[in-house]
Amino acid sequence: MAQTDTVTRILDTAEVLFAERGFAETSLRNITSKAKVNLAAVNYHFGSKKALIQAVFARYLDPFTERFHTALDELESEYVDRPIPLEVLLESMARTVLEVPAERNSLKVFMRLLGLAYTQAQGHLRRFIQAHYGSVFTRFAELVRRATPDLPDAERFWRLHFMLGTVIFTLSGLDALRDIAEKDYGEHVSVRDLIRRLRPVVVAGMNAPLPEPAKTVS
Amino acid sequence: MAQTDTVTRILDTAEVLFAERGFAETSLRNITSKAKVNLAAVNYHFGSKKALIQAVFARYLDPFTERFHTALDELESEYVDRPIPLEVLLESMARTVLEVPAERNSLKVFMRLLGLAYTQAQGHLRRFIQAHYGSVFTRFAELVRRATPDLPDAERFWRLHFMLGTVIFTLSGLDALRDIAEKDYGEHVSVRDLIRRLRPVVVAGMNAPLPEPAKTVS
DNA sequence: TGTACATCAGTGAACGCGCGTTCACTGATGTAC
DNA sequence: TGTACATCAGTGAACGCGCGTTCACTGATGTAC
Repeated sequence: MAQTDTVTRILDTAEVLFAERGFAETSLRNITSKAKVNLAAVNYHFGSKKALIQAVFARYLDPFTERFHTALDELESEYVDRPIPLEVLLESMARTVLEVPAERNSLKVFMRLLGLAYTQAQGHLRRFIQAHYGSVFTRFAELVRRATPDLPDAERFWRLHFMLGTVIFTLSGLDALRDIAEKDYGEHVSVRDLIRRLRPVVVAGMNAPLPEPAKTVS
Repeated sequence: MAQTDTVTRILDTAEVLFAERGFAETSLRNITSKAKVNLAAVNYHFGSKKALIQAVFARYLDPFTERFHTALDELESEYVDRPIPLEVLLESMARTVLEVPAERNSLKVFMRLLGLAYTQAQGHLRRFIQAHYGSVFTRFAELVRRATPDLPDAERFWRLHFMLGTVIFTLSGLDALRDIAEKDYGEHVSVRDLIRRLRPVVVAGMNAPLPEPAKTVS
């Protein structure tokens, strides 16, 4: 057991266990015993369970935001004075998402975590993510705005979240869905394959005709 | 405190608290103290916390499946020997979803629960739902199959789940999203309003062009 | 080169606490004869 | 009509358990003089 090895082992194990069972259902004892590390080491290195959860996110999100900013920089210098097409923006995001955790098989793990962050009580987590990584989302949303000039702002807001829901739900429930799909259609699906299937659906969803206006003011 | 009143109070309170904080984060003490009911009453009436969780779902899903079967019966007798259009199927489902909890404001609560059921460890819950309510989903999926004959089976399977993700994610994260939307666009959105916005997006997503075939076999 | 001290990763055991569950019990209502 | 018993909703207190956190401690390594 080398020096900072302990920190990495804790993060690796926590990441997997959190994704499998949620935050509340995963105890520090679960993590430390599976990581073959002393129970007190979590509080020694991270301070608290809450801080450990945030560290798990930071380890994924820090490189992601950095790369995504770079990718958007490149696109903006390529498309000077004209809007970047929606397909290109989505493609760039998908590529970044896929690149980051290439070394580990942690994309599904991370998506599950992201879903939990939205869904579960853990208000501190949503605030943490918003505070640290909100700016890259804002930048992306602004580029989407230019790519879809005919969409009313509120409509675009909702559609972006509809699509976020599709992606997070699908990738975070991946194992269960994959099992069913494989059993019923004898087809093995990879994450890349899923993203290939997602693309036309997301584009069509964003470009869908506007809803009929509300009948009455509620 | 009348006789079976206790059972109802427990269910009402548990439903709200589970949706707010998740299953593991909600203790029986939380529920019983808020419901002004004795702690032991949960185990007396339901047997265990697990059984209470399932009872919360059953109270919503039982009337839902009954009404949805009836609605599908009516559609099938109207569209004899020809497929029911996708829009009509979705419309029927949306109407049923909206009708069932009309007395309470529990649609968002229930969607949150459904999202948790998919996301959270609680394997027993997914199995319970599948076992008790899988048949109505199967029936619906078969009707969707007839409505979209050009879609390969696997593609339809994935798209249905993409759309399920959109709906569950949006309606279960409703409060947070609604806050942002209201702040940014000064617009109050009701659930009916959201469903109005969802409809064209879902239809367009289901009818999106097929994805380009995979480059290589992975 | 040698000694004293500081720093730091890691440890083992214990802390108090809130958890789900159990159990013996109460008191009201229904049923049998 | 009256008595004995059964049933049932609900109660209060305690059970053992696993939790996150704390704390005094160890032993290795680095630093000052």
